[in-house]
Amino acid sequence: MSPRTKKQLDEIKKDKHGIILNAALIVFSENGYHSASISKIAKTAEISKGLIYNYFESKEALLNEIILSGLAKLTGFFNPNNDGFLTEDEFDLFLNSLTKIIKENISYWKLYYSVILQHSVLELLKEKIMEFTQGYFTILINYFSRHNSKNPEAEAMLLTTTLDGLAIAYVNDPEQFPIDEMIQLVIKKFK
Amino acid sequence: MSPRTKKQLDEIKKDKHGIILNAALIVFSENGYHSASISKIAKTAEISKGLIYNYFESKEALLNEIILSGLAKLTGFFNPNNDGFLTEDEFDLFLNSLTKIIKENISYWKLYYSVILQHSVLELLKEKIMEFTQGYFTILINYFSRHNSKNPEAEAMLLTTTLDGLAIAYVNDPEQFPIDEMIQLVIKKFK
Amino acid sequence: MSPRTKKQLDEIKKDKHGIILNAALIVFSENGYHSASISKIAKTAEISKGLIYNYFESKEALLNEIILSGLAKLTGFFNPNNDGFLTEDEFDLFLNSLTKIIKENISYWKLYYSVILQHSVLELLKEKIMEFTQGYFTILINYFSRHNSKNPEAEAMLLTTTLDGLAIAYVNDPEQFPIDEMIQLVIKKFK
Amino acid sequence: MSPRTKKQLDEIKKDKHGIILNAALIVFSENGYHSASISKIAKTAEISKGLIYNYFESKEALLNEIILSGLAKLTGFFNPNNDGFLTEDEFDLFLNSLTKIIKENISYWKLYYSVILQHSVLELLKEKIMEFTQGYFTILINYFSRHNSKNPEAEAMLLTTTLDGLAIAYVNDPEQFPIDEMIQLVIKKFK
DNA sequence: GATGAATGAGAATTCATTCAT
DNA sequence: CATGAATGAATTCTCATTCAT
Repeated sequence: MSPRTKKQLDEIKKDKHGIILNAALIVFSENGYHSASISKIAKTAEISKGLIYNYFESKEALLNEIILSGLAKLTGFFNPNNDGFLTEDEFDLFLNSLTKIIKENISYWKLYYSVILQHSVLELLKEKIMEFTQGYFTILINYFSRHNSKNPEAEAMLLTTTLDGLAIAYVNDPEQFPIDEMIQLVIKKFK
Repeated sequence: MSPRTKKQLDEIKKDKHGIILNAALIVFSENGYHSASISKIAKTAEISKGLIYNYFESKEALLNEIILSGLAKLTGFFNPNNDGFLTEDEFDLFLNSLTKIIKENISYWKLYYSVILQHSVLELLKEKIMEFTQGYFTILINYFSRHNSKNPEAEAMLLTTTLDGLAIAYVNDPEQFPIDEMIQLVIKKFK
Repeated sequence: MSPRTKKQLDEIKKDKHGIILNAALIVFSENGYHSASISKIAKTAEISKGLIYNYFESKEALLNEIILSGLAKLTGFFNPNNDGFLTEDEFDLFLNSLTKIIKENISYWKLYYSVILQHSVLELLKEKIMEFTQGYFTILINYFSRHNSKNPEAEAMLLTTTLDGLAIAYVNDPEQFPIDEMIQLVIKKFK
Repeated sequence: MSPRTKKQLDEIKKDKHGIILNAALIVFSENGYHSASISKIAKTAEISKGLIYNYFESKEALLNEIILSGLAKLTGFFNPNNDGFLTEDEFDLFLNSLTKIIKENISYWKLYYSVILQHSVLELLKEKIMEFTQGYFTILINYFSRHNSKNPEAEAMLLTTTLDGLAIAYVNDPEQFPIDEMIQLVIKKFK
């Protein structure tokens, strides 16, 4: 999810695995998981249907890998020096980075949020997502326990769900929703 | 021997209509719209597949009626005397009622949020939802314009997305998510 | 198929059997046998679906009875005094009567011709139709054997198929097709 | 190991396309369009149901292609040098060729006539058929205007419907109906 | 690795027919 | 006699997945 150099992009392009992943992300996010067909993904990736099954076990495995590899890219970001310590400036930076991350990967987050609202599939996926969420949740609790006497867990949790709410509203209508203004308001309310 | 009276038939119809609607809500919310099959709904309702089509034109019509009749129930609630005026006490009451409404209809709101995150289908449905959303958005703007000098629209928008975020978190894990505590925090932050 | 008096029509109207038959003829001829549903027939007849099954064993039985009762009405017409003797004037009258019969029962003949081109159903029906056809075929052979030395059977057969061809063209586009002019030409060619 | 060449694939496609078309013609003509199921066609073609949809968009598209490709084969025949000029010998040839064409494609013509007697479907198809029919109608009018002073249009129209009548009688009972003898009689009557 | 023809399970929907009332 | 709710088999069509090449 972090910005990629041109060279990295070229490598991904050459790599069939990455090509398929990108095509699938686009098709999934445009059509929704169930309406997205393997055929459409293959056409988007400009390869054959069969080849997808050389790289991925199933349509569901493809979805899982998209979601998880997206999260994996974030992991480093939220816990850079593994100390989980946020200054006030870093808190602002943290929130603003979030916006940037979402803006640069609208397709991904569109898919992400539509997926977490589906029961049936995805028990495994949910666990992994939980795991990841813990990481940045911890950072937030730590921050609030230093700034906000009463109930840091609750504060962190509210911030998390608020950001989810914002992200959902934004990916649903990126042209209209004033995500930056909203984030500034959040910063004011949670500082 | 003699055919059933019109009254008897009307009752049968009303009952079955409700039974199908309930079954569909459960199956839709557990599986998501696309994975929920008419077969599964029929089995849940303990009727035949064909009967569903005596009561609803199509799978999509069934979804529409579920979503819209759910919203219709809310309409009266958010605009009781049609003035859209909220006192501070009413603001608290408003938020707490929201929780109650969500708690009592977890399946419905699970479905509702999974639907608004789907692009493919449902243009008509989205319009109707927008219409409804406007109603309570107006009330909030009105409230904030009396309490919060700076930017009532932004404030109302943030509250709306925050509540959506909370609702989504809650319906995804009703056992764990401390919705009441969260709402209290929201009240504090937005008053 | 012969014109009915007003009283006869009223009797038919009162008679459910006849009502159903009429409704079915209309719906069959407008939609074709397979696309015509029992529901539509019931609606057209302004009765319930179930009642149709009090009078007819099945949809197919209904079709059979329509076709056969239509033919039965013709039987008397073509063999009034059972002698099968046609003068030249009667020959003209015969052909002109045919036109009249078709014009007055477009729906019936539309259905009739669409039915005889379907293999699957209707073995029984075909036999009955054959039987009927024989009747007026005989009359024609008799006529031609008195007027046309060479091959009366062939002449009669050609006239029959020619008339079928005309009838089909007419029922397919009654507004445009100049059936009367055509019949006059036929009279000229076969006299 | 290596994928099939484009040429191989094209051959497979062409073959299967033809196999499906043949099977569909048989099943359609035996059962009528509505009673002919995709399942039956697949079974006749000895392939899976799904494959039919790799080659044809829908059941209706399949019917259209059968009918239209059949007509296309005729186009060249009736308008060889595009002048629409028929000598008397050519007129005889024309009629005799017609018989041959029908005899060699009984299934096709059975289907053709059952289709033009159906209202429901097929508006597009009917238009195309009209277009084609015009072509040979023009040739006939031209012929009769040179041979028959009175009313060439009527003459051409009667010949057309007569031939339709003959064709229908023949395809309904190819074993019994003396099509050749009939055609000779037609030639005599229309020359 | 790569292709895409082929499969078959399953989806939504229709509709003739039954039957309790 | 009459009703229409209810059934379930059959239909068209889709699509993830397989596999010969």
